[in-house]
Parts: sequence; C-alpha cells; structure tokens
Amino acid sequence: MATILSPLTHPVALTAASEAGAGVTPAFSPLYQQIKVLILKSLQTGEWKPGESIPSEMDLAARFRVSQGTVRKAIDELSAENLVMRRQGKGTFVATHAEHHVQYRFLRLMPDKGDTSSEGPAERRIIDCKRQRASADIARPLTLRPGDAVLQLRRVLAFQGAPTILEDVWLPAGPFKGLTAERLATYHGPMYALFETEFGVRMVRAEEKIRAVAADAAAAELLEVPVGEPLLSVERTAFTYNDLPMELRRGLYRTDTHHYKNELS
Amino acid sequence: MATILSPLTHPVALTAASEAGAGVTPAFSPLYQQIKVLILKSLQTGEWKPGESIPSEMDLAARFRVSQGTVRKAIDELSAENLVMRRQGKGTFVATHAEHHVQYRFLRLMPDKGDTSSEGPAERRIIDCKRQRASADIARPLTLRPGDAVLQLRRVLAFQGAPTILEDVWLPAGPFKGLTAERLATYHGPMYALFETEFGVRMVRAEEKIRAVAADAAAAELLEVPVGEPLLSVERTAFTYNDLPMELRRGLYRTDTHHYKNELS
DNA sequence: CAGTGGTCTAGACCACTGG
DNA sequence: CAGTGGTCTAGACCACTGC
Repeated sequence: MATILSPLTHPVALTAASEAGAGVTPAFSPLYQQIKVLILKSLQTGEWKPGESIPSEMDLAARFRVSQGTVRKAIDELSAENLVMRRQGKGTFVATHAEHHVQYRFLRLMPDKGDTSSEGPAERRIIDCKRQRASADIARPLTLRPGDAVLQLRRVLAFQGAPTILEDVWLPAGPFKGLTAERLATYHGPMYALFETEFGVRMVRAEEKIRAVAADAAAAELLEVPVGEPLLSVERTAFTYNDLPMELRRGLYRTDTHHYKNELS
Repeated sequence: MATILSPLTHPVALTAASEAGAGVTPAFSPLYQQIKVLILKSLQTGEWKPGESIPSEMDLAARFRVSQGTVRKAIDELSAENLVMRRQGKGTFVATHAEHHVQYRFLRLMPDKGDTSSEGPAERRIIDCKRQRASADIARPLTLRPGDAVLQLRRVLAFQGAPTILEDVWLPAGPFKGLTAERLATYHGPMYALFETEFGVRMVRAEEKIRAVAADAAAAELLEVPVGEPLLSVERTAFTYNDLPMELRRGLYRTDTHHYKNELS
C-alpha cells in the first residue's frame, strides 16, 4: 500500500527477553510499546516540535512496518499522558504549554467564585533572578550535586490586584543558560511555554507535595498578609522526557480567596 | 459461536441523532459508548457486585451482539476510570475499596519518610456520630434541601500514636439508614468498604478543595497541636455512579510529619 | 489444558476538517 | 473532495491463570 520508509528504524518483535545475567524478569514488551518508545524518541530529539503535527497514523504504520491499529494504540497512550493531542480530521499534534486553552496546565489553584477565565490573566512580578550554587536541599530533587550552578527565580502572581502566589523556582543552569529576569519580564505567556521555545525543554509531568505553613516575615510582606497567616506550601518537581527533573518550585498560595482543586478516582 | 443471550438488551446503533427540539448537538454516540452505558447500568443495579467478576469479553460480546473488540474498548474505559479491574488470565472484576492493596484509595496523605505501608495501619477513634438536619452549607454539596436528615460523624485518625487527621463526615440519612458509631468502631477496614458491603453504596470518584487554615480550639485539642497551628483543610465530595454525591467530608490534616501528594500531567 | 485477557492484523466504513 | 483520526469487525495468535 504505502511505500516503505526509513528501513532502519523498524522494530524487531522480541517475544523472548534478554537472557543475560540472573534476569528473572520476563520483560516481554508488546509491539505497540516498542513503537511508543520510538515515537517518544522522535519527540525528545525534536524531530517534531511542540505545536507541530506528527506524521499520520498510516505514515507511521508504513515507517515502522506495522499495522495502523498498532500505531494507534501507541499514540493512544501518548495521548492519555498528554504528550500529544489528537484532532479528528486534522491530525496528531505535539502537546505544548503555549496554547491558550491549556495555559497553566499544572496550576491547580482556582478562585472560590467563578472560574479561571472569569478572573482574567495573572499579573506577574519578578522579584529576583540570580545564578548561584545549589544547596543539598535544592540539588537532590534536581539530581544535581550540591554546589552545581542553578538559576533561582522569585516572583509573585496576583489576580485582580491581589497578590496570591509567591514562588521560588530553581532551574539547572546548564539547560537554561542565558535566561534573565528581563527575558522573563518581557515574555507574555506561561513560563513553561518560554522554556519550550527558548530552551527546548518540555515539561511533561510533575509531582507536588502540599503542606500548610505559617507565613514568615518575607512571605507576609510580599503576599500582604499578617505574619503567621496559614498558607498553602506547594513543592513541585517538574520533569521533562525520561523522568528527568528540570525544575524545582516552591510556592506559597493564599487560600482565603482561592483553593487548590484536585480530582480523585 | 456463542449462543445469543438477553435478546432484549442489545443496543441499536444510532448514527442519526434525535432531531427533536432545537437540538444543534449531533449527539453521535459510538457503539462502544452505548455498550459502556449498558455495562455501567449492570454495575449500578448490582447485577455484579464489588469484588466479583463480570462475564468474559466473549460472553458480553455475544450478549450485546457486537464484536469482542467493541466490548473490549468499552471495558478499557471503565478500567481507566477504576470502575473495574482486569487481571490477565483470570477475568474482569468489579472494583472495590475492600482490597488490601487499594485501601485508602482516596487518601493522598503520605508520611514524609518511608511509605504508607511502613507506617502500619491507622488507629481510628470515633468521636461522635449523630443524626441531624442539614444546614445549607452541608445540604448543597450533597444536593439535599436544607433541613433534610443527615448523619454526621467525627473521628480522628492517628499514625503510630500521633493524631494526624480530624475528619467530619456527612452522609445522607436515607441510603445510610442504620449506620451507628458502634458499627463503625467494630468494623476493621476502610469506611468506603463498609459502605459497599452494608449499604450498597460504591464511591467511584471524588473532588477535593484544599486550603491552609489555623487550628481552632477544638481541632487543636484533638490533634494535639497549639491553637493557631497551620493545618491542611481538605473538603471532599465523593460521588457514586451517575455523579451522585453521597458524602461530604471535611478533614484537617497535620502536615508537620506528613504531606499531601499529587501527581500532575 | 481450557478459559481469560492482551496483542496484532487487514480491511471496511464513518465523522470531521480543510481546500 | 482527499486526507485525517475514529469505529467496528473477524480472525489469528500470545501470555497468563488455575485446574
């Protein structure tokens, strides 16, 4: 049907696992999982960039020498993980943080009344942006060594004039070389969108640890609350492909007018 | 192949939508979605009970007069929503809160060190259990009218001797008629498991709103912290089938030794 | 070994998008 | 209208479980 493309990239079905070592793991991997890994690699290497479309299912099926159904199942999983987005009749697109309707994809803070859209865009104020050496505390979640160079950024987000979020962000200095307070201030759009376009770093997944803490003097001033006021502490580690941590973020949220929303199933 | 069962329950493929009214919605529903609804109905009515296996894919395919692949896709979605659980070689089982390895499925509080299992089971202390009339605050999330009868339950959960969670639970009195403090105290296992077995109410999904608050006198005493201590306020609405709210729960969590864990993607 | 869920294929047709 | 993703089928075979 379709002509054969990229003869070197097609997978070999392996029913038998590697038998090296004392491996007790069967390690059977179905074809569609292997295809998924191959597509993932192309996403990682930037063969298809955020926002762009990837080849059609038929094209990929031809390229990998498998049926359309198998490619489909691979893409199903990538779609479920929000790595790609399908649009019927148009194609499959690499997910991005830059689209308007998925902005602040990782932000779970909602206004108590109305929804995010009724609130308008957040006003952002950069407090600080400096290069420094990572303490052990910061280095570990980023899988760096203490003393490695990191960028630290502090900012306040306000909604309708009310300062609501105080965030400290730590980034490994290497991948984010050249990031400045100025660039951040002049950029309109989510921070993760800037990371994509300027540094080629796609945040794919994140983990958050949430606690209740009392506002210290610095936080109290910036968030305009009394010292000791309870605040939501949100510590986020964000990962790019391959579970590689690329950002550590410590946020303090005011929850007198907003709440953190979570869905369980 | 298989003989035809339940001739009355097979769906009619409807490509054309209902055209009544000013309906602008195409309302096209694929076959597998219709099958999913039918399976859902059987789950709801209790044709298959929590923990039991449902008929095999082949049997369901015969019953609904569709191919195995179509049934499979319907079950795929139910499985993704945690309504059923598949086990290769064994069958598909109705999900339950009673299994050991999925206990406390909705509890996101984790110890800072170690994991949930290293901590051992929670010690539970029932403070109070009474029948009363719902205030507007309580009635609305449960879609009751103010003044309707509800059961209120207050309890403390402790981990390794340290009181950590103070919870107030409100339940509609109707479906939970007969629930007593004594029954709760003598039951060993998750509360939601008791709801399943004794009252036939399966919690399927929940929403949580999280805030930071200061401990009041009552909470401070029960959780053994100073008055004013920041606590995590977790307000949960839990739903059974059909998005019917069946429980309102307001928890106060100590987060000095534990944290609320969330995964974003 | 039979029965279950899980994978894979090939082909047909449908719904949606854009030129 | 051609091209895309979405649905559905029928049949083959594989991996896993328990008897």
